[in-house]
Amino acid sequence: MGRKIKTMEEFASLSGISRPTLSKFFNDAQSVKKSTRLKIEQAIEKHDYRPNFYAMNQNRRKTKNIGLVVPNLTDPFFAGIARKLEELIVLSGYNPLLLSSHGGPEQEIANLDSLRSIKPAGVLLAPLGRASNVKKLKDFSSLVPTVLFDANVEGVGEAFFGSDNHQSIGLMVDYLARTGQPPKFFEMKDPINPNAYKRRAAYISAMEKLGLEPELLQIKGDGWNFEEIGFASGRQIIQDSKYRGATILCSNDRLAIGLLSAAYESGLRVGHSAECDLRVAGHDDHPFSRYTCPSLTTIAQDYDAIGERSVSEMLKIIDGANRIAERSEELFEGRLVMRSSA
Amino acid sequence: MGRKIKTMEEFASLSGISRPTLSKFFNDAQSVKKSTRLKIEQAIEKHDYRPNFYAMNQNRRKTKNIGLVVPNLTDPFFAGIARKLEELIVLSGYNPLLLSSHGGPEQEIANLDSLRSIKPAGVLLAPLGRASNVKKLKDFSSLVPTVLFDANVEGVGEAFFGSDNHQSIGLMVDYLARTGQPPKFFEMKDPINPNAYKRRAAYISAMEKLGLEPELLQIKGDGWNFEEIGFASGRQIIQDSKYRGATILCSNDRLAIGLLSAAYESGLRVGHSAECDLRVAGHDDHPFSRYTCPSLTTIAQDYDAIGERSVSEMLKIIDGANRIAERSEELFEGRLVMRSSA
DNA sequence: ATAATTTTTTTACGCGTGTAAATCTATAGA
DNA sequence: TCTATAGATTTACACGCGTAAAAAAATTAT
Repeated sequence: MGRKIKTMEEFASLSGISRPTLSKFFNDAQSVKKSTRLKIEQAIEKHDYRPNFYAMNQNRRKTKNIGLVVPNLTDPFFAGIARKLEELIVLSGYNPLLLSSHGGPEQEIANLDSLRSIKPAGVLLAPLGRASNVKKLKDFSSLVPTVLFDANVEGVGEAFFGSDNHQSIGLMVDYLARTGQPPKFFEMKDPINPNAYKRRAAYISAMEKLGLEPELLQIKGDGWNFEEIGFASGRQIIQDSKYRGATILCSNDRLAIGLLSAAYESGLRVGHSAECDLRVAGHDDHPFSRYTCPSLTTIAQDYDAIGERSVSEMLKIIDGANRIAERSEELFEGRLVMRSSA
Repeated sequence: MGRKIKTMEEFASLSGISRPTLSKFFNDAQSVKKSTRLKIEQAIEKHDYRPNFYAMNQNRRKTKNIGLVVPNLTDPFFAGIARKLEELIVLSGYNPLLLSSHGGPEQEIANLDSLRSIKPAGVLLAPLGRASNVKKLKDFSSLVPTVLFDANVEGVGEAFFGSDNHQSIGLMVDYLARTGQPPKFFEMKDPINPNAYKRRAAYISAMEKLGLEPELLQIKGDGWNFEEIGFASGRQIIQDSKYRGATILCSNDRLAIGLLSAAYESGLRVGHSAECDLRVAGHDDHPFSRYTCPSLTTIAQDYDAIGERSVSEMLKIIDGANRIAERSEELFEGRLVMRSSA
């Protein structure tokens, strides 16, 4: 093959297709007739041509870029979700742009800011929650089609998809109460994540429904280093002999991972068998929870469903001009994963 | 404030600065006189103007984008490095673009491909290693300034920065041999990562230097689910009574995490005290290794140094036109992190 | 104050594509 | 075979900024 093709004009004459038709094709391959599409695809293959990304997006009404913002990529849980979403976005013919807020509200806003200059067709956002700058999130979502997932922030975005904490925590409380001591709830006193508040409320209501007395173990700690927080506070709590034989339900797996580590160091046996000193359960089915000691009983969120729904809703918003439609919300059920710890 | 400013032309007349000067400023703020810079910055603040990203990059000689490709973002180890690098890139006034290869060579090439259309000033690449399509990596790095980190691939890129596996494994072997049974080496038979091969060689040479017989426990397994591979194979190995009292050095922490989990399930006591059945050590100081049961003795790579060196070399290459210079390589020493497992 | 130098302004063109409108052509249904 | 129509082509302009060259202005050195 000779030299590289630089412009669509060149490619047009070499492929025998007019430039406006090519332009149409690159915007949406399905918008041209099948025979034309095949000819173009052959020519692309043959000449290895790609339109100039910058020139292409400069005057497009809508780019093919979709922003994807997660609170913290260092958390393998979010890394996994991000991967799933990226995949779905690519399959839909869009170009994902992954950004992490690194646990900080300034970074979250900075991410949205830098996305704005990319003029994305839409943004999938898992907000930090309590720490978020809600006003700026609102401003942003009024300019760019935004779908929230994982954590809800009232009034932000055109849709929210997440887990039904009420159902999942209810399920777990029920399971734990049936199989041994009813659980105490291990959580941070001032959680960052809105789900944490919902889980607390869900725990209390689930316990009351069973006629049991809820008990909250509220630990202090700031930031995102949940394992460390769970470890440090867990060590203190565990040493109190009144928790011998207790069942502890952690607000999320990362706290549980820290707690399990503390229990191990203290020589406590964790598990569901009779001779154990403690039962521990978590929530989220963190990728490592299979390998904790003992393996962690937890709740798996239905992230396939959440991801697919988020992306499909995003596409619907992008396609249709129906930005007046009501804000849609849907919660998906969690699944009990019984392992050794409880 | 009135309506939004859309073009640099408008902004020029409102700010009293000519458009070419503004253009120069947005390319490099330091290239205009200080008094002008201040005036422009005030006007930006006042009018909230930002140049159009696409129009801006279309004709620039060099964009301010730097690609950042890691093998697998789901691995918190790489997520941490990526975060560090992103930070350094932003501090240098560049715009990082994070992509994960998800463990697959096709995705790795796809990532470089999509980066090419962004015309990045340079790319920081942690290659997959053995699985990589070396020819395509070479092709890419001849078109775009490329710096490799973490894993080396001969002849690709203009520099490589990573860890000195020889030093770090030597250090660990030495430590283990001094404090108990000399280690056996637990690794995958056909590792994906080039570092794994270097660690194997380093282990053998370190043992021989001490006059000890190296012993390789080569387990089979494909893909990136190292914890599972370490767990499954670890369980089999551990049951063999000839490993009672042994010391096992794992090629990386994720294998060790799986192995520790298997040991726990088998009821083996892992640790450095006399009554333990097994000592286990890892390599990489994985974020989770602090919370394994017991906490994992390992090697911390100097990723601050590797990151800083990689970025500064990248900038040097971008600035200087000295693309003829020799391929530079530098290895950084690892640090022994003594915890409970060995 | 004058000359030398740096910085800014003026002017003008180019980049590679999107898109609109009018015209032409291929396809399908009767 | 004719016609209605979807789809392709021709033509032409727009987008917002990069950049080059020459002239003007501001700063620094002498």
